[in-house]
Amino acid sequence: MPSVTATDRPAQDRAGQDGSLVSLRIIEAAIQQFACAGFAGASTREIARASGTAMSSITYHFGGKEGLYLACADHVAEQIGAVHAPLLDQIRAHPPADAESARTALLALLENFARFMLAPQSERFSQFVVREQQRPTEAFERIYARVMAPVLETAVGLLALARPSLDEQARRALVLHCLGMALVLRIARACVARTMEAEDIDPETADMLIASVRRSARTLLMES
Amino acid sequence: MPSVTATDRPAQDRAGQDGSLVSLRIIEAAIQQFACAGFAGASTREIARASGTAMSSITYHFGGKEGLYLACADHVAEQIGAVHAPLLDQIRAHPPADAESARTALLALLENFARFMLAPQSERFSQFVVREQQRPTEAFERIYARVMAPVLETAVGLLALARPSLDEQARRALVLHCLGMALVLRIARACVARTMEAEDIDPETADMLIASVRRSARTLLMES
DNA sequence: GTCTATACTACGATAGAC
DNA sequence: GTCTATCGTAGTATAGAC
Repeated sequence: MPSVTATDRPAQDRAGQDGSLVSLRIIEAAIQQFACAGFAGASTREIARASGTAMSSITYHFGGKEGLYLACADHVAEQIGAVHAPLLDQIRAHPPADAESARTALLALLENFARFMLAPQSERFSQFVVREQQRPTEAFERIYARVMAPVLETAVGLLALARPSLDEQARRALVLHCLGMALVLRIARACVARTMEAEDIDPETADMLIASVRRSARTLLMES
Repeated sequence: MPSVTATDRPAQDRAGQDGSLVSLRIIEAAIQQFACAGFAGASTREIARASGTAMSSITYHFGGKEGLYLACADHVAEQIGAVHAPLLDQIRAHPPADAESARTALLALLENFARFMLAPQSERFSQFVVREQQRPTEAFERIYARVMAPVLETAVGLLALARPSLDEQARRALVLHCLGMALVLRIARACVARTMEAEDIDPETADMLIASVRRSARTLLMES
């Protein structure tokens, strides 16, 4: 616990360096709780206990429950953003010039997203976002701007190359359908597991589902 | 301690006839609250106030907050079930015999579902189910058995006719993808509205999205 | 910066009048 | 059956010691 630093902006800038920093431990415990129980259902007492600190640390670092929630949103946006950033950067660095390479880039983006939807470690991030989408607050704006907008707009742009005959609205709708095919794997996970006749989704089933999403998406991305 | 007799459904048989019956008014207010704020976030005080009765009526009719929640799940299942029942009955009464009519039936089922996802009056039902799927409880079992299983299994059966070359697992995955295309319209509504560049989804945009789902699904349901 | 202790509010449950 | 009144608990926020 370093104590010689200035008191303005308490340790905010060091959050990325030290995994055991209190404010980061609080955020990680909080995301877990918010994802499980929602904003109202999560309790700051429980979050403090789970992160091994006092409840008043939350007030100190984040100003209160609301501030903690927004900090969680930023953290979630950063984490999810990091998953997609390499691919997005690569696409921006080498923009596809023909329909087939645009399709390839789009499918890579989608597969990346689908794999994230099925990854167990992404469960709490996904649940956090899903809850936020049901009743969007300021937190949604942050996540949308940081993660969703870049992915969606990149995808729409790629689709303009892959399926030039579609008009803009139809392209945007098609991007949403493709994302929906991946999204359902997380949102309706309980349904997916039952439909696939598995107790929970094992790695083989996950691979099969991802391959299936890819196949279906590829079909939709071809000019008919 | 409350006796278990509180659960033997007083006046339940009149629920369908009298819209102003207290227990029904409570359930409708409760679904609204549970959908908005989740189980933990909803307060029985607020539900009682919104339904114009005393808090203790909830104890009397449902045994407590938990019992009220389960009653809401049953009500939601009944309402959503009613939306799909006519189509399911029709399909069962006249089972399609060839691939093309199976496709037609499947598309009708999907369009019905997509339209429900976009209907404003279904918002609270959808939100209730979405929340429940994130962390399934007994309530999910009831909704799944009453609504989801019949729709999903009917769809899988139809797809066996529409795309006989696929194996069972691939067919089940494909059904989930198609539902995902419709589901995303509700789950990620905030994203959908932004992507379609609308403040909220107006009727014209909704029709366009539904037509697009139908078109994409039709493509996926054709033998390649 | 982190802790303990406490103030204050809102919750769900319940008892008892009618 | 529905109401009012009240109990005990758990919530957030805050003050102040160290």
